[in-house]
Amino acid sequence: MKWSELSDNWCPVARTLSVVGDRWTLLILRDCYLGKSKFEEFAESSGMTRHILAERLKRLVEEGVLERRLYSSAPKRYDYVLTEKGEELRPALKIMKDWGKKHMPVRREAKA
Amino acid sequence: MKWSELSDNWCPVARTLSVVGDRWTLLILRDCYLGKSKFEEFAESSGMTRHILAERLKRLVEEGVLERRLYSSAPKRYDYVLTEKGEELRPALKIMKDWGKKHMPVRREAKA
DNA sequence: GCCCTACGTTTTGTTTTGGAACTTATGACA
DNA sequence: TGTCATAAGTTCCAAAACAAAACGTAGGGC
Repeated sequence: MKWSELSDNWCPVARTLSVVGDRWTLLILRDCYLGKSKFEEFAESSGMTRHILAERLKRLVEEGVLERRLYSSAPKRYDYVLTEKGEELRPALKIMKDWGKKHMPVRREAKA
Repeated sequence: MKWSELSDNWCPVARTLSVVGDRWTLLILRDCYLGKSKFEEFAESSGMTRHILAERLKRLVEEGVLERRLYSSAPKRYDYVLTEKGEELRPALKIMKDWGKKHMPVRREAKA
């Protein structure tokens, strides 16, 4: 089964995953919850490539999880802010954070 | 940044995602919470290929999220059951389920 | 003019995934 | 005894996704 086919799955978990079901997308959300909103901030913080970042942001905007916002008109600059829909996933990330703290201790030196 | 490098990230969310941060892994967990435990059950329910399923199960066992259990000695058959560590992610899936119900209505006929 | 910032896009090569057939060990049936 | 069914994987190849790094664009500051 492919990525895209998941969006019409009978299971609501699967449909959710069709939007946020990958590592990078969830890291973007994490950054949003930490107050980040800019392309460069996401790129640096998460360590993902700009290629993938651009694609995921586009998808999150299409799905109404983030909103693309003009924050400077000359030169034109856009950033990304959470919608109410996006805010409602925050508790899921909170659980993952607590789980990581409890069950996934850092073994070597952190990088990013 | 690569998959594997995430496991030593400074961020506990990232470390959690290094284990469960992909679509298929989370669908396996969903099935576990629904009471499934067998290879064939996961394969049929989620629609993922057996190839990927085998790999993800192996990883979940290595990480202590699932336990591989001999449930028949002749012929030898193993299934997979949640550990306490695995149980503790259940609330995150619950949030995704509710979010999917609210924000991701089914548009076409469901398949699996 | 020339370098800097910041949001992307393009390109090229590697890695991961999808799909489908195959394997192994045993039980059930005739 | 042979044949079929079951269940947990493994193997193979082509297709899709990804990583890394350079490039594009539209201004601003000096």
